[in-house]
Amino acid sequence: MAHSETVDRILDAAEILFAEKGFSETSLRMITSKAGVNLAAVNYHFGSKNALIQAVFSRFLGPLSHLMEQGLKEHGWHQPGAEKPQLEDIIRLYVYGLVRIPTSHPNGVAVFMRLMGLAYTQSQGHLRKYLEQEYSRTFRLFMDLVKQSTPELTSRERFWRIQFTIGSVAFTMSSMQQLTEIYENSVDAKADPQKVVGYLVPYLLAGLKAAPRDLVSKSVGPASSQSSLKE
Amino acid sequence: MAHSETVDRILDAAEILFAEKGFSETSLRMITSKAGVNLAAVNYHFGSKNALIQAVFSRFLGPLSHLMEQGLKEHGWHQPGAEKPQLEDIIRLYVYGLVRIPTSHPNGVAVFMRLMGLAYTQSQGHLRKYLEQEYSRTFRLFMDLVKQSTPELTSRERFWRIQFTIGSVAFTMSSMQQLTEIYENSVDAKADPQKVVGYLVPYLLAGLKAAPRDLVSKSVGPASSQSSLKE
DNA sequence: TTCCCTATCAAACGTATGTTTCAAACGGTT
DNA sequence: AACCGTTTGAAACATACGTTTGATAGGGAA
Repeated sequence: MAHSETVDRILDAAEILFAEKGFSETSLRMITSKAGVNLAAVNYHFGSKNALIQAVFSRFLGPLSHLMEQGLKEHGWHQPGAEKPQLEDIIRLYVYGLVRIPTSHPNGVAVFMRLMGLAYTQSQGHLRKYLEQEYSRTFRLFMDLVKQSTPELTSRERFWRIQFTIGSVAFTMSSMQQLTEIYENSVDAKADPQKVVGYLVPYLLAGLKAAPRDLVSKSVGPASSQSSLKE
Repeated sequence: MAHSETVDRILDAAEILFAEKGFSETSLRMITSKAGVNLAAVNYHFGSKNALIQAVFSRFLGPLSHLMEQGLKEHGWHQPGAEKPQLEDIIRLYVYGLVRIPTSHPNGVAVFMRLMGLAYTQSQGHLRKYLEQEYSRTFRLFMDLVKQSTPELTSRERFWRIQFTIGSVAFTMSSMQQLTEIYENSVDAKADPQKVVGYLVPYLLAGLKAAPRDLVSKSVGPASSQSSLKE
């Protein structure tokens, strides 16, 4: 049950194919043929395709959440009542944590990013449930830290800004591959994750720190004829 | 070929189901049974499932791109050399344009949002190709306006910030439904798209306008052991 | 050796998918 | 009424999927 050679080969192949094509669009036959193992091996070792998907995630989500909680301890933020962290440092810890994930193959960071994006977007019910009950603690830690360092926001506005932030990260990460191709065509060089993250951090910080001045909208306001207001 | 009753019923059902479950996860049988039409009707009227997906998009992407170009003309921004637009107004025009889309049913805005998110995320090759060749003009207009109003950015940094922005919007749109549910559980009220967009605009503006001070990273710097640097 | 547990393999299972077929019904025109 | 292009309908098509089966090895322990 531990880890045979086969198990790892399946996970390696699956994580790449999932990142490339999505979950539903990747068949077990693609995975097993890429891994060079028998078709039945997936169901033998993992039980089902859904279980394989979850296994792919926990393989790096385990180390990642560990890495981040370790980072929190290094800064002494894990204890409530400790010195208030700067938002800037929190964001740096998490975002740079993402690109420090230990991966087996090159481009592993991009693959992982893409998977995280898919996990959010591709509404696989079982995955969402699994990730929530498995890693909600790490996420809640992040939420609390942000809350401490942005006391000026209402909780509703903070909630949504965190979602916007996650969206930027997840989307950019998940399509970094294609985006760098677009950019190469239109300009010149090859952008690597490190550099993109360097652009990302100030952007996110500014957004989270922004003054919420748009609650009453100006010039091009919403004048929808059939706005979907329920009840 | 124009529009029978059947065609609209199929489009209505398809757009809701696609938004709910994604493209691959929605079968033609689900669509036709929800629409109350025969299974063969899809292939008869649209030719294939992929063509149906594209039809769903063009039904509101057509009006939307028209709406936006019209907005540009109202502001006199369509002509090069006209008065420089404020970034704030550009963002408002586009983001509020998204929630002004004319839709048939209530919750239509949310459905459309989710579809746009899926279009970006769920890498359906044919869809990406179709959207690019059909609506790249509208997108390029947006890029040019942003460029005019953010001359202080390098073109590389501007490119990535626009991607971050799209990421925020697309991600939030695509998971707004689930997110509002999460928020309802943890707090109280029902968030409608209008209000979320009200939160979104200042966030995006601040991000785009931020000073790019993080090019040399501080405290929690990237010290990756195996960062994926190709060549 | 014999035994047993684990892992691999080829093959088949049942089901669901997108698409096609062909006959029947419809609706306007002559 | 008779005709014809367009649209519906039920059924079948071939294919792909996730999963299961049962036979076949492998490799220590007795």
